[in-house]
Amino acid sequence: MSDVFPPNPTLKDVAQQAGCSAAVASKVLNGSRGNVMVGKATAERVRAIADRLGYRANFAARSLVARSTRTLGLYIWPGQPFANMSGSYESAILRGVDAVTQQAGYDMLLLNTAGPDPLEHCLAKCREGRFDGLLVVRSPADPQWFSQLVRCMPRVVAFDTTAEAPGLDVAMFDHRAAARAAVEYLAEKGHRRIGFIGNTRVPPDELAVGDFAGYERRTGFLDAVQALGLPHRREWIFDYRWQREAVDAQATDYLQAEGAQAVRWMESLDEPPTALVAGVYRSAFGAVPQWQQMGLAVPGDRSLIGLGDRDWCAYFSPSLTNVANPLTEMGQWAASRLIDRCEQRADDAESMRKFFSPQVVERQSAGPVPESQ
Amino acid sequence: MSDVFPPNPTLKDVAQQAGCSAAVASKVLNGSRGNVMVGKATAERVRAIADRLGYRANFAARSLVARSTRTLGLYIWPGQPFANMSGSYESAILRGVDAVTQQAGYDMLLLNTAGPDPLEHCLAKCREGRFDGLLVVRSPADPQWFSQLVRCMPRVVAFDTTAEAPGLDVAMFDHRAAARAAVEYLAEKGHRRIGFIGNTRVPPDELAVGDFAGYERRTGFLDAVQALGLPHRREWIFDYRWQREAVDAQATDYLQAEGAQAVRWMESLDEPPTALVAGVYRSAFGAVPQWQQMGLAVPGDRSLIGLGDRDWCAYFSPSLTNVANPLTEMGQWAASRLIDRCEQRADDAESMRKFFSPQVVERQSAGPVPESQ
DNA sequence: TTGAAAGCGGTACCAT
DNA sequence: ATGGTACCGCTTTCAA
Repeated sequence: MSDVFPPNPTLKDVAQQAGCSAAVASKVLNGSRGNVMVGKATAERVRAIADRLGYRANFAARSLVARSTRTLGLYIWPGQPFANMSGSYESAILRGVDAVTQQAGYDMLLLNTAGPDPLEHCLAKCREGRFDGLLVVRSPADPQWFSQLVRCMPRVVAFDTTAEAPGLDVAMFDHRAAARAAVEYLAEKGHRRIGFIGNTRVPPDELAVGDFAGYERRTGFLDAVQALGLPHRREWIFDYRWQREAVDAQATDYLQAEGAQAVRWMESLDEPPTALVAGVYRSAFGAVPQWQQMGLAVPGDRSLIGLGDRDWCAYFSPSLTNVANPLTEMGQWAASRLIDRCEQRADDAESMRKFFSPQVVERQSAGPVPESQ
Repeated sequence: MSDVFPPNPTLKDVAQQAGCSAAVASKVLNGSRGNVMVGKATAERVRAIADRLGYRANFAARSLVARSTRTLGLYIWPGQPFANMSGSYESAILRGVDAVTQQAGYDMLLLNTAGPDPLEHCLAKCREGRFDGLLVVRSPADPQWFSQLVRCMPRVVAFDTTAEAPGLDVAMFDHRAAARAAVEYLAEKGHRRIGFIGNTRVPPDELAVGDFAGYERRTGFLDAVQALGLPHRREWIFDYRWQREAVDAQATDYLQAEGAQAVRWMESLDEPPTALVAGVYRSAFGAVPQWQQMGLAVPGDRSLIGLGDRDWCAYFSPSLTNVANPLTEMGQWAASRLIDRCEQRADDAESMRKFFSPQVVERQSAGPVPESQ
């Protein structure tokens, strides 16, 4: 390889120059735990030499014998639309992960997810022993996979999956609570006719299987409507059933298109809802302009609250009232839980599932119900 | 460690069960290049066993002897405000890096940047031999450091630094071109009185040293104003000199506050500019509302164009016209250049510096000059 | 075509 | 307090 450059010095080099054995140098420089005692003078000498040479323990050699890497793997399953190392969702989680790993002196390895079989690829990487624990973001739906996974990599924390496996911890969104909070917020503002923008990718009856999050959100919505004694009509839930226009489900602006479609549908009803809950906040980017185009003001004539949130929703006009999941906090929890287990502060065998409560971020897209209604 | 779990099988395990030597198994499973020939039957047998056991070569052992890791390091210098693994700037670059590394089958290691001396920490990590090449984002100002760096890690690609060192490649923003493009855009819209929101963190005379990007942008602005024969007044460049109110330079909304301040300053002049170039696009979030609060419409009465861009600037109201740097494209270039060098497709000794042209993203914050002016 | 052995750069144990 | 030695899991060379 780079033989033209002076190679980094090895422990042997340092020991030789310091006139001592490798074991001694190892003790002084790398704090190895063998029962070796070192004299003060020798230690000084070794340290001085090492400093001059710029010695640093080779990582591969050290982790080969230590069987520990002080590194966490991060796997972002590429099977979902938008799944992406640099997406805003991943970024928010990473922010929390990063803060904790930095603090604990861990590094992060971003797993390559290319190739024909990304899930198998991940298992393979786990068997290479490059990291002590794995974070799984954008969990694949297949619970089987997690069972396989924990067999190669016993320390895993995943996000938002129903899968269970020994040694698998999960940070869960509380989708139902988020939807409930949204409905309650609108009801407090006086709205009674409240609709929901669902998911047109999956037929309603397959929702629980194909889109767990979507199912939970819709269920939470229905629960809240019922609990509050609000009126309900099937058509107020925009989903697969009412879809009239085809949209490319893989397109970047899919949710935006869906939002606009939903608004057109609702406004075609004889009693349109005065407020909508957007199952995914991004629908707002389609829904709000569609209303405005129809001469309806937001807020004023219509209100909208979205599930999920990003900082820049504040810049939209009107700024978007959303129910935010504490992504960063979840990232923190996931990382510290993983590190605790790597350092045996937590029992490896027992699995944890923690729910994180969403919170309403009050901005301007949801206002009081219009007088005339 | 995790001795309760069945440890991953080693090459020896496979060889033993297959009834052959490790050398043979290594050849079959890991394609080692030693001059070992293997019979078809043996190969089959080995492969079958390996498959059944879920064998995968231990990474540490392999890279210890191979002296190669197929991994790139990513170092985000934490010395700048906003520098952050999950910031939108870093994300955009990462998007490009990721695409290329995935394609080439490389992994990425995010370097921990904590500790009292992050720069030294990075050098240390480079000496550990954990990655074959290093990407430096948010380059520190100190050119000395890069000289040290290339001595531990001969393959480095950095972003936007004036530093030079053997083996250091740099992806450069063309700040001057960006500022020029901004001025030209406004001039084409008929504006003649054009101002600039500079940087109040650094006194103008120390700008070249303390804030290279800011210096270049201001210089580009001045060049363009002169080249186009536009009028110019010192007060139209808002910077350190005209700052009246103290702002916390470390605060998240620093640039926003600066933008609002700049507008108050400009509008207090007897001949305020009709359009401003925001040295950093984020200033718009302070500048535009300040104008609106003063009863001035944007666009209409005032126009603004920012340097730098993010997707969600489209959601601001009015949507922001900016000059965008091709961050993702730069990330791609950086990664492929680095990988080329790791795989000896590019000469390690020669350094490259590539400039990337910015491009105007036309949206709505910059309009024609008002009639009355 | 194959096996045995040396060595990559460390750590740990056992003598001394 | 220190040096020698075996070994972590893999690759490579050399001898058979």
